[in-house]
Amino acid sequence: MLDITELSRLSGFSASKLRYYEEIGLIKSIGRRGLKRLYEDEVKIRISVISLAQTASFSLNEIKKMIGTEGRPEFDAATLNEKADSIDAKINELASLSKGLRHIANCTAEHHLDCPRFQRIMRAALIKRSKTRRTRPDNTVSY
Amino acid sequence: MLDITELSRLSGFSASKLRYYEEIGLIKSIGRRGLKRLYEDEVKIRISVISLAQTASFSLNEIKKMIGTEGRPEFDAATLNEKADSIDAKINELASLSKGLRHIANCTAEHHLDCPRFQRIMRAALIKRSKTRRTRPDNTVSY
DNA sequence: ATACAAGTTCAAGCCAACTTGAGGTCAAGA
DNA sequence: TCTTGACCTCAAGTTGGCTTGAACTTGTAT
Repeated sequence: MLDITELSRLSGFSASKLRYYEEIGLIKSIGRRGLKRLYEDEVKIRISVISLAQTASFSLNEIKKMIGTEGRPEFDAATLNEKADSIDAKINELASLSKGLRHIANCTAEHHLDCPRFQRIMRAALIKRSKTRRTRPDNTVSY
Repeated sequence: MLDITELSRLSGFSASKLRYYEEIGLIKSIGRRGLKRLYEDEVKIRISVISLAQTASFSLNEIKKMIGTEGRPEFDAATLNEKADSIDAKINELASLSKGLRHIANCTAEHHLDCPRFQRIMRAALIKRSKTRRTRPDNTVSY
């Protein structure tokens, strides 16, 4: 059993954020001591997942659909695999961006946006993107 | 020379978004035909970079610092390498999350948050995170 | 019994990143 | 020349994800 302060310290999430997550049904407290919320240990793994999923740019709504408050999945295997695919695509883009940044860190060109090697790296990332996605979401570039 | 509609079509960014980016100095138009903005081809590579950097969760402000309007870097090599490092750390987390999602897609356990294998994967991701980061940012979990 | 620290609620506020809407302007074709 | 439609500006609105503040309630320590 944890109170909100302990959970906050352990998770690095502010107490207000934890209350907010509870309010929107992402986590739940198992009871109260007086007014004070009490949390089960299980909530820690939920918070880990939430944290990771946010890193992967899932909205709180999507996360809720994935892990639900009751621990029931709302996504079928196909949907989960699709999410995993889109994460993998993102990983590839990030790898390119990282490579690009490391390049311009060492590149002697005045204007790194003009550096042909940098441009090649960026283009490569976008080519992958257009290959791996079916439809064109808002943020997509494909020349 | 592109007008905003062409650029919008090519980039997948709405015209209003392009105008907004120009307003905050992320891109620039090279002139006007009457009222209508005209863009150089160079702007396409800028948009590519913006798009990728957003995928990596950089704010528009950070992106602006990185690529500036005038094509001048505002970041030094060390900072750029640090950014690249943090992207690489994120890549590791995403890989874990993807693995976790693929696992629960095929996992027969009722409540996947209770699945020991899933928990192990999530914990591994968090361990990596706490190892790769110096300070504890808001979103960080480390049990 | 009383005080206090640590929690609580609820409404309002805040920031980033856009979008929307109302009303204006211009270049090109009929 | 006149219309049309694509673009323009500028202010205001929207959404997601929290934080903040004011006023309230408790279990524990004195």
